[in-house]
Amino acid sequence: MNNTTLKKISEMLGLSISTVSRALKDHPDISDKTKQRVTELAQALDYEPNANAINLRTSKNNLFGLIVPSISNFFYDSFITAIEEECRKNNYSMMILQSGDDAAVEQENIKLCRQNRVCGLFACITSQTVNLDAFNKLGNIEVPVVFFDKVPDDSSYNRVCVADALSATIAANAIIEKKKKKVLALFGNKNLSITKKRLLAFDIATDNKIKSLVAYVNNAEEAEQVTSKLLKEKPDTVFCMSDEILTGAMKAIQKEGLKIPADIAVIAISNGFIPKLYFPEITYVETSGYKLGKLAFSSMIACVAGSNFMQELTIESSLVAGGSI
Amino acid sequence: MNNTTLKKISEMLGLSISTVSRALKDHPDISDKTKQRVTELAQALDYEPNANAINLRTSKNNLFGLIVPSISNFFYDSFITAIEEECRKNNYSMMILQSGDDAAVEQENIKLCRQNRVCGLFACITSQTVNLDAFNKLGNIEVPVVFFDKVPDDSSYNRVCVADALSATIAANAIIEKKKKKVLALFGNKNLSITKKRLLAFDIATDNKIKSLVAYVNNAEEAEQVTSKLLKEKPDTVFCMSDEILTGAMKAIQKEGLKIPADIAVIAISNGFIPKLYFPEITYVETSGYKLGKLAFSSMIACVAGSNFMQELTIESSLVAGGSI
DNA sequence: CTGAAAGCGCTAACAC
DNA sequence: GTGTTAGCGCTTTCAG
Repeated sequence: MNNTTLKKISEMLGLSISTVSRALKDHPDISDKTKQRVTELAQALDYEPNANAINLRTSKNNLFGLIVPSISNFFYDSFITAIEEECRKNNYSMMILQSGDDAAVEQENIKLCRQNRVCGLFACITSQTVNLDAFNKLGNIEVPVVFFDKVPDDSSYNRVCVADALSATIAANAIIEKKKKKVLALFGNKNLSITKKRLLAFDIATDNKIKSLVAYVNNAEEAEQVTSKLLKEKPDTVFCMSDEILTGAMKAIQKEGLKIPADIAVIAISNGFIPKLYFPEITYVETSGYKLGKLAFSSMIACVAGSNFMQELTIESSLVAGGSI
Repeated sequence: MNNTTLKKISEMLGLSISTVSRALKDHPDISDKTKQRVTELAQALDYEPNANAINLRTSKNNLFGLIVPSISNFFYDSFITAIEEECRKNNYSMMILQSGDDAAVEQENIKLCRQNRVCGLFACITSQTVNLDAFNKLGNIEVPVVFFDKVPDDSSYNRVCVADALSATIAANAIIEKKKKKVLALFGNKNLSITKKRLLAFDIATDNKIKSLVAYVNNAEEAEQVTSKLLKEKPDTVFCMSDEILTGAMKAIQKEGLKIPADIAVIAISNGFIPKLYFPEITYVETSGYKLGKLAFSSMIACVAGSNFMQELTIESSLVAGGSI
């Protein structure tokens, strides 16, 4: 680890450190001859500025933290991709951390972000997160936090979400339009605000029009088990609140040997990848992680620029027709 | 951004900075009373050490860089997860960067790693990467580079890979064992070394024992089309070299309404996620990104500890039985 | 045009 | 036990 430093260059050239620093920045004060000498040697010695020193000195590091339950997820994948594109464009770096949906790890991650003095944090909270103190503390030192997807209920936070209620309503209406009578509706963890919102909207839209069997599941396996069991009640449609749930439900349906859409219709809220894996493709209400990422970034930039205005932003969803309903 | 510093704490307590620093580290020299006063105030002021300052001062930052074409990939996903677990366990941080399979972005990423003074780099090169200078420069300043999955041909680098030939052989043998007679074998782009290795091994293992229809496809869509077409030739088995190909083939099979394994058997080389989406689950030869990650990490740790011994490491593959053959 | 000097926050000898 | 001091590598006044 013998990195080239400004000092080294300055000594070799008989210049002061500050002159070298300026030359490398193409500062107007410095003569062209000096600039050339400096840049040439820097090149030769393969100089790269020490980011730690710069960050320390300038006390800004253009680093965002990003905490997500898992990067192995189609939705978060595309969210991260969007953020990353914007970061590169705007000269920011990003520290990606996974919570594993574990509140303790989430705390660790927040600490890491603080220690690295991130200038902003994108956070998708775990399903058990109840204490938001650690996030609040970031706010206290003027580090903006933009929550996405799984967000706190409290409206005193910046939040960007997919249109939870709307997407559930769209799905419900699609089911109603097809004159379905009995839907098995699979939702995620009932503590999550995302679940509550989707459920409420779904209930309102289907009320008095469709009989619905509602079930809460925590993962794909539970979705499969529950679906297997409730298929016995002969629903004519299965609605899945998320991709993960969809994968579980589909397995149960395949196991039962049911034909889609003849024997049973399927509709989901999804990012789009999973529904296209099957034949016929599953009809879904699109909630784009990519679009959400772009939205989150612009919200973050506004915060960094000084906006103290807390808001909840939402991306629109729309129905993507497959052949499953 | 008004972070608490040692200086601030020391001033409030009428102590020197170094005493505060020691107290916070539970240094034996410091009296219990002082320690208590310091830790209490630090707690109250929500002190978090500035990682930049520490890194600068100690010139070690326990940071690894990780460059991957895309994190939206089952294989790399699990690779990253493995590295992340080990990092957390061993008190390292990680900077995840995506090259988008673009050599220019790869160069940018390497530069970023250098500026942040990573103490090691995990790299999966792009398919166009031909100039390895930037990687070599890291080696020059004693920053170890561990290549994974897509690695340079040159044996003077540290490399960890999946066992391409072996996994194809295992799949072929599984097909032979089931007394299959005619296999539709789907491979990826024929220019990729991974394709060549798998094809060669598959050919050798099936030679004279099974009739095989070999097809090369570049993506899931092509896999679907080709499968649809070649299903007419009545193969009794479909072999897929990768997850992406498997998704295409499965769509064609579902479209045709074929029962697995009664009408047709399916076997793939995979990381495991996609095969478990179907019922029955697809039998696959596992090439685990997770295991590869663990291997890469241990290789990295050896390098960091001072090993100069370059080597190519390979993870074993094994058959994971589903119900598809 | 160039240099000297201070300081970002922290650690680690070296004193007393 | 505690304080003083000297940097880590860099930016940025302020002088000349």
